[in-house]
Amino acid sequence: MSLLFSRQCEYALQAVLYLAKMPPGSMTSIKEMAAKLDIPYHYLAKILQSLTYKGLLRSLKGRAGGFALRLPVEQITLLQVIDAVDGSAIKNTCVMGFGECSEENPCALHDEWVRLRTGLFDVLIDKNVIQLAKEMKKPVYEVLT
Amino acid sequence: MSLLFSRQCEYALQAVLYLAKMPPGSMTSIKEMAAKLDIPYHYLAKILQSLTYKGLLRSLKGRAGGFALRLPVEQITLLQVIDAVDGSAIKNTCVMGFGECSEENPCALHDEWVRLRTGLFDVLIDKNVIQLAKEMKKPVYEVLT
DNA sequence: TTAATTTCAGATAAATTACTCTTAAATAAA
DNA sequence: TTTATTTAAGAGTAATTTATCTGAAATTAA
Repeated sequence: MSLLFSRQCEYALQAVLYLAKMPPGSMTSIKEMAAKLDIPYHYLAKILQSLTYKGLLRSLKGRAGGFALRLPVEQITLLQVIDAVDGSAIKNTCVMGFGECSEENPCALHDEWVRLRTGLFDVLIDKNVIQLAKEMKKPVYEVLT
Repeated sequence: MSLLFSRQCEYALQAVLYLAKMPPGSMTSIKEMAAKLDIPYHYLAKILQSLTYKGLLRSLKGRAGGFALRLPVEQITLLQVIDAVDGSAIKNTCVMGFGECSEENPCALHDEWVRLRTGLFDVLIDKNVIQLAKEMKKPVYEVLT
């Protein structure tokens, strides 16, 4: 089961952080990312296409083609990615599944969930992708020379 | 999209809290819960059957039959319900979807996610269902006279 | 110009999750 | 004992999500 984010969104987050670590101006291919991140090739292709369509990435066909972040890394947050893929559900969906859930009409976990979610969002918004990518110690993200 | 918990788990949580507010000893029918909580009847039936099989509820067939919590409300936590329905995925799954994710090999959101998850678990474990049910102001949970 | 590489686009397939239907079995009331 | 009500169980259907396949279009290098 995917958790908090859809599978598609998880892949998108991984890919965007991967691109964030690449030298600015360079293009990275689906092939490379699919291999490094262990994501099904064609599925990743769809996701990257969609992110391109939504303005987060730019793409180039042909020999030296691939994908890159549309904007400088300082201007991209993971929340933008989540928004683009999963929409705003995470921002206002009741964690217990009730249709309506608010301060006036809270579920048993409402207050706690709002508190925790807000903390997560602070990170998703305040830290740009390059900061996050740097904190991550995953070998697959090591920059190639 | 469901969020954090599967749909099935959300329904289970709603139903268990509903039962927690019922007078001890009384049985509540699927019919009543499905109507009050707006959950598909047969689907809820399956979920309650499963919770019964797993020892969280007891059931009684026939005229005055229905479901009730197997143990006193003081001894039931929502984490037990989550465990029974969604398993332990939430306890150790990486929020970014990486296969391996730990202190030594963390994803970009690892620390933040651990913090959030721990905070949530504190509530899910420390507060028993009757406390949670009482804090919840949802009209559907008002005890009938 | 030709060939190789890469994204683009659309259709399709597989897997998972959510939901429905039907019949049987148990229980209690009439 | 009969009938109404309720859970039990299994099969079946629908919807959604995830993943695959194929061929076209663009770009670059030879």
